[in-house]
Amino acid sequence: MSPLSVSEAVTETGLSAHTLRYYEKEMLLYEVPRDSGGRRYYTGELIGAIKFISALRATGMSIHDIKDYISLYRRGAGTALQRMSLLQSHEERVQEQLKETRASLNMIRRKIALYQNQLDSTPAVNQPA
Amino acid sequence: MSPLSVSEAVTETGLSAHTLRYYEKEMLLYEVPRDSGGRRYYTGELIGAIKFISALRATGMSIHDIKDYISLYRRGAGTALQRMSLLQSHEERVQEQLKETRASLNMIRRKIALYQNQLDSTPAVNQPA
DNA sequence: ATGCATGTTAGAGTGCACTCTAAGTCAAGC
DNA sequence: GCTTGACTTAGAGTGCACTCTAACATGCAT
Repeated sequence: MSPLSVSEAVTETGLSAHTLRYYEKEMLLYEVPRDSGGRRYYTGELIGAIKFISALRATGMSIHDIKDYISLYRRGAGTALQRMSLLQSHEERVQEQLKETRASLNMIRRKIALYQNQLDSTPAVNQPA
Repeated sequence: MSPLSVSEAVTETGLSAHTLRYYEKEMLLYEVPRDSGGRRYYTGELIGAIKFISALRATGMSIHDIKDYISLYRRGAGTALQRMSLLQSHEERVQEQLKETRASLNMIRRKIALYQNQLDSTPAVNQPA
């Protein structure tokens, strides 16, 4: 994959240019290269990192915690075990969160079912006899 | 269930007293009764409403949208169909969101698996020969 | 009767994750 | 050569959902 311009990266990742710059400023992305005009471009590696960061965000990891994970990365291969265990803890939290969401969803579905019963037994006003 | 004091309602619902007051101010709860000293108490019906509201919040519905749903409630039985369809739209959004979360979780799991392979093939430093 | 936990109020403050603004630069197309 | 549109910067602003503050009141245990 050839490097992507900002607008291509926006399309590819689903994030806004604003958000990409914000992530860079917050040290989630580093060494984003620039062209001769000083404009950013995103290598395949960076795009992969952005997508992974998006997955962490989509599962509720805070920017702060992602920053911690990324700075372990920067400190080199010796931190692999720590990074893995960060991800494992996060994975457990996400599973827990999925469980809660499913329970709440069931409650909502029960409510919908109540409405359906109620509407079945209450014919519409002005229904022809 | 006899009516609950604020602190009992806190225990029962998992929300803070602050949040209960905030919900009341925002019209998510209405006609919360008071004792002779002017203190709130929560009937079984109210507790049920709070738990349902928590389920909506836990699945990402905004306070604003919950407010809309509740005000339909206040307008009486004629709004049942509208309330049901609000819940149905929300249910679809939650399902979509669950799908995305699961996809992100898979990405994270693949990353964890990469770490596991890497650590298997890279013996610890200073391991006895 | 005193101390303290728990309650009350209106309104200000917090933290998060963006999101936008203003003022400017630059390369490509007409 | 001039317009257009995408880009740049630092920093301010936004929206959400709480969360806390300050100042005060009340009821129960010692």
